[in-house]
Amino acid sequence: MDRMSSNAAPPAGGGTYDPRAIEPGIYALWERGGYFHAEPDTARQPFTIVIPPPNVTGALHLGHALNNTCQDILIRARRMQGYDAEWMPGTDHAGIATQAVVEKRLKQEQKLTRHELGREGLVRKIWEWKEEYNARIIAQLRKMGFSCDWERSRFTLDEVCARAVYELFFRMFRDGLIYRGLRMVNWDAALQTAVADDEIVHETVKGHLWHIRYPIEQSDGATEPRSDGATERRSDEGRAGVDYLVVATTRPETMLADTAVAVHPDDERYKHLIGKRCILPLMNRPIPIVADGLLVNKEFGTGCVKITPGHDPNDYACWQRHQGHADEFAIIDLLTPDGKINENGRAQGAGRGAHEDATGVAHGAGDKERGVGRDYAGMKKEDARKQVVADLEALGLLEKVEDYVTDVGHSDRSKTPIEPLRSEQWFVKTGDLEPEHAARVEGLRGAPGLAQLAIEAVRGGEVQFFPARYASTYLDWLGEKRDWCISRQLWWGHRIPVWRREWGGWESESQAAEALLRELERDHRAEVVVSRDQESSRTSLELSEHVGDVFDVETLICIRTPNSPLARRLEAVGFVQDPDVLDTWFSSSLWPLSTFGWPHDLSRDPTDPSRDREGAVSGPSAEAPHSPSRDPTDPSRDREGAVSMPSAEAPSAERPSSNRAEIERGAGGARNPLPHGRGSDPSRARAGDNAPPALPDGRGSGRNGSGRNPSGADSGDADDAGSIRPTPADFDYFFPTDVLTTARGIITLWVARMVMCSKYLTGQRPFRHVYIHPIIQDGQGRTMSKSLGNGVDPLDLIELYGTDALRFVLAQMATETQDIRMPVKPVKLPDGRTVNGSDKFELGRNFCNKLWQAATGFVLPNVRDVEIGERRRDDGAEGPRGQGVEGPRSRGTKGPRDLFDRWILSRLQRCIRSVTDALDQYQFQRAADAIYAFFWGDFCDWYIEEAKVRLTAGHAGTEARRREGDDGATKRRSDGGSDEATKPRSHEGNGAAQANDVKTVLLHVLDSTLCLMHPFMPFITEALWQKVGEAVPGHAEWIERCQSRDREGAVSVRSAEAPSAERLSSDRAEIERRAGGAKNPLPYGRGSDRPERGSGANDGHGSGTTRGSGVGDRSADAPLIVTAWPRVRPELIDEACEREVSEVLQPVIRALRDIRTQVNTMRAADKQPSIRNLPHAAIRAAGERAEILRRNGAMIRRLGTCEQIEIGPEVAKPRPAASKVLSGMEVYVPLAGLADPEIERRRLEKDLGEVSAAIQRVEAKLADATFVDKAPAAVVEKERQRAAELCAKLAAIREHLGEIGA
RNA sequence: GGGCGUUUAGCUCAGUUGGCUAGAGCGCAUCCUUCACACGGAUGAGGUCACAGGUUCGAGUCCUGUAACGCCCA
Repeated sequence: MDRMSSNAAPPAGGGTYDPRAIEPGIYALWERGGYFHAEPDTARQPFTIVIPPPNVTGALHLGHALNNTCQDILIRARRMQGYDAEWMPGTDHAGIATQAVVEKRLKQEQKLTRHELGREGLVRKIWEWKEEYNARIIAQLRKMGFSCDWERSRFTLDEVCARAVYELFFRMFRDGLIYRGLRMVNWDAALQTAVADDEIVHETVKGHLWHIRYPIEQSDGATEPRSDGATERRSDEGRAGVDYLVVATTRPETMLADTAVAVHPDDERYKHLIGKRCILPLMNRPIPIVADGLLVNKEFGTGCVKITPGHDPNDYACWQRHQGHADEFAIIDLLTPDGKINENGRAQGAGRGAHEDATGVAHGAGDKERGVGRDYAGMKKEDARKQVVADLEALGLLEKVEDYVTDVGHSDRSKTPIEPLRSEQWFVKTGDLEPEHAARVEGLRGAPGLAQLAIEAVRGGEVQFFPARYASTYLDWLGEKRDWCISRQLWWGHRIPVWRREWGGWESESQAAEALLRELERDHRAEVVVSRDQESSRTSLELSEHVGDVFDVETLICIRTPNSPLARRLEAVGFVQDPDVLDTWFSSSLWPLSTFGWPHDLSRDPTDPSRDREGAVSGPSAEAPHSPSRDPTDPSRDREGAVSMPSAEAPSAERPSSNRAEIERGAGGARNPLPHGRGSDPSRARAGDNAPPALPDGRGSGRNGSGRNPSGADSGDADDAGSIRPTPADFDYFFPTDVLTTARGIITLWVARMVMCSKYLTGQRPFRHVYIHPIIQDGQGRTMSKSLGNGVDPLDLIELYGTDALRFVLAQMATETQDIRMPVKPVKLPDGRTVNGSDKFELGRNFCNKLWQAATGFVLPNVRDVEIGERRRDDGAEGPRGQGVEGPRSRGTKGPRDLFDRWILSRLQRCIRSVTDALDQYQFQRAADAIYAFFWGDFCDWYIEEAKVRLTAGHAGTEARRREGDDGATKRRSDGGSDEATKPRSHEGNGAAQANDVKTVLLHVLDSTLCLMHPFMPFITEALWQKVGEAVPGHAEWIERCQSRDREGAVSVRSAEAPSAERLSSDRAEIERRAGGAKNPLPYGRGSDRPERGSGANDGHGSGTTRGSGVGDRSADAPLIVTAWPRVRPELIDEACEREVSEVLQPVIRALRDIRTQVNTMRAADKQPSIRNLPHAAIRAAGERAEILRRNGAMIRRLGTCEQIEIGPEVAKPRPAASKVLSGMEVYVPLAGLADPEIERRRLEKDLGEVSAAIQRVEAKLADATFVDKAPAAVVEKERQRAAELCAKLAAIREHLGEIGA
């Protein structure tokens, strides 16, 4: 395999960087160290992120890669900054999506429908699917290097999450926030379930607009078509608006359920008809003509609208508006759940043969053929449409048919058209409640309703959006306060924990049921809520006041822990559990809570009357009471073994998956991808497998019960197998979380609901910040999708470019805009497959290679012999891996180091600040760009090149320091060999010391940048960190010593008070404050303020284990992942030094390079070979500039590729010469013997033009009195200086131009 | 229909409270296998910042309007 061949580390300095050679080993290293895992540590502040759980529907796409890259960057940076960083991973059961794919597969492979297979069979199949895909997804996440705390991984359907879901439902039900009612829903007839708005995709469909005549009922009660002989009298004889109305529809079959026709109240054409009736053709039903200014647009079509309140949301709203006003205005349901016409599609009289129907119309066979009185019941919708149209046409009522393009909602899952229909659903009331009601719901904490509660959390700044504008998306949507439909007619999900029973007759069972109800009321008020629910928006709170008074209606019982034995007792007396499951968002709204184990302790619910009864409900029962299959041989129980057993022996850290095929199989740890099987810490393991059976009284075996619900979907917990169970301490410590990262598409669906539920249940926000990342589109701005084939698989990208390259580029694309485009192009993989790639990622690959080459090819070979030696802290001197940068034999005091040392350290401080600040503000691109520019632009292109000069000089002698005299001119060969080059400098050994300075700085800057880069590019940086450790032995002790001394300098301790709203920013200030002192910079290595794990009494998990020891392992270098984040040392920022480089040295060097290129271009034109070095240059400069240039003559010669330079205010100008006039400096290179000087004229003339234009602009500005008057003095002064500089430049150019001509 | 966003070099994008002589990567052109790196180095060309008004001494940046595109909601 290719992996084997690339396994050997590439030789230092040779070959390109090969990510596949290092990535697996690095991930294994992290996992062995347990660095991803966090435990509550009261000495430190937590930093918590919960992953937006990916669906178990399929594979991860690029959006996941981006989203999770952002999260990993944040969590790794915070971890390095000393926070107790917890990234909670997990997956979502994604009710309808998952059920749909499994059903589809079932149909394809076994030709079975779910009904044929049955509920349990299907659920079992979905669990199988889930196991496979869950493992696959987690393997993908690991492949991308994400540092999730896999030990805490959760699944929205697992036992821990289920507990939270039932608790939420119970409290909402109890508080009157949940009701049941008939509502218009989006019906997916193929899947036979309601689907949410977001599960609908609108597709443009070419259809027709049918114009249909509805005869107006005449005052005598007769109507045109149905009166005797009317069928002979063609309708076109009538007059629109008098004899009939014309309505237009795209769905003619819905007319069967029309119950009104609406016109605009101000429409003169129809005003007189309002209140009259027309006769619905085919059904022969009189329906009212109503006025509706909202629904009807006078200008559109005929101005008449047919109203089908049962099957159109707008019509339904119209119907609602007319409730109580138009008694005849009814509502009719026409469709069966599977999309057929129901019995309401039977015309009055249909099926009675050739007899008179109720309207007195005779029906012969001929009439039937023409559709009068036809029975449409049982027809599929499509067939009914054809038939209706045919029948109307036969009656002459079809005025015309137009082609019409319209948007039709399709179910995203089944791809079939959505049918709006009414059905009984469960809703959460989010709007404002009656004040008395709201006052009784303590969870609302004074807010009038759930939506308002969530609105206030954002308005008040408790929850903050980044970018801030997304707050309005959130607020606007919540402001509508629409009720939330939470029921789904599915089998995969949390089943609604309500049992219901209708009362009737006097069966003996009823008496038993009644007795049971009275008992519940008396003894189990904490566990059940009894309600007589009606089709209304009235809720349990209003209805459950006097339980048991009357049993003449349906009774609903909500059970707090639905798998308790109570359920079985209810079933025994005729109660039946609601067949529906809860909306997936209902469970994911709890994700930040449920993953940390809320509710650990039901007695915490301050509104809970049962506080003293917690024993009864504190743990999920081991029972599986309500399902018909209590058989211990139930195959679903086998899952437990199948799933959990492999986990014990499969810490995948040992077998990191690098192989794509393995991942596709969902490998990376056999069936269970979690790194730490339960075997790793028995005290944390779920004592599931061999738990004692449930006690007869159903109390189960406590929290470790093997509570597998045989019906699976309701509260399955297969995922618990590898996961530790969260404790109350975990919740208290890690919740609320710090930031939620997600896409804007689910701000309303998910973010809003999380805030709502979290506030309601705990009074706390679920997170402080919400970061909304952009959406990646293809090159044409289209969203990536499978059907378009423009999607990009992150795993392909990893193979093409490497994980770090992928991550870096993704971070670099994460701007504050909404969308980012990524042109996609086909690329061939090594294995021959052609996949979608993108040029964009080459930047990341190149950057990784640059980093690798610079580190292994230059820095490491050169620093191997760096002398760490003895250092005295009070001297400010520190080891190369410390933040200190003084050389070991610094010149006694803090005297100036070499210019370029100071320069790069100053630039480094700015880089640290930029990256740190950018990450604090979730500006990933800014952070990535800062790193890129610093490392490549400053460090590699300038510092390393300059360092070569001094390192070479250091060995040869000491050309580096004070290398030039102040005689104003240097005439020395750049390469060794001349007598001057070997002549010792001021004193013996200084050269070696200076070389050591360079090495120290090289090492320090590399170290620091590795730290800064690590969150973005974790693999390569960790690998290089290890290599640095090997190359520079002896620093481990050094680190340890620093740690023991710097105890007081470490990151802040978690305060005893409640964490403030801005705990991070204040913490940041604290870090800066301490760093500002800089006497005691934070050492490398994990903060020493960190107590050993398990030593505290706080965690309650038993004593420490070896894993996760992190800092404790000081025998070797700590891995980069737990190395302290660099701190800005403001005293190292040296603006003067930066100016010397950027305004003097770099321009001169660039000028020399430019001239050399020009010379070579001229020579190439003359077919002469190009020259490597310019032989000579004269640089005119005076004063400080000349000083700077003189001090750096060697590097100017080397970087400017010039063999000799002369510096001074009056240096002779060679003739003819190529020239470059800079600010305050002029560079001349003699052209004699090099190239034809004629081309120089053109260059100069062009320069002249540019400078002249610039002067004109500046002088115009300065001539403007208002500018001089009103602009800030500094701005004006700057312009003046510029004008002077430009004028000097112009003069120099003119002078030279004159000389050239001579 | 309402809301949000985008429009800057051939392409993809930066440009933080107005001071810009508008930047980066890729691509392009020329030169260079030179000693960490050709997944490299050096140099260069390339932009009336969508359009029209306005505010201001000064607008890529702020305001208004227009156009095109995208997303969300109805």
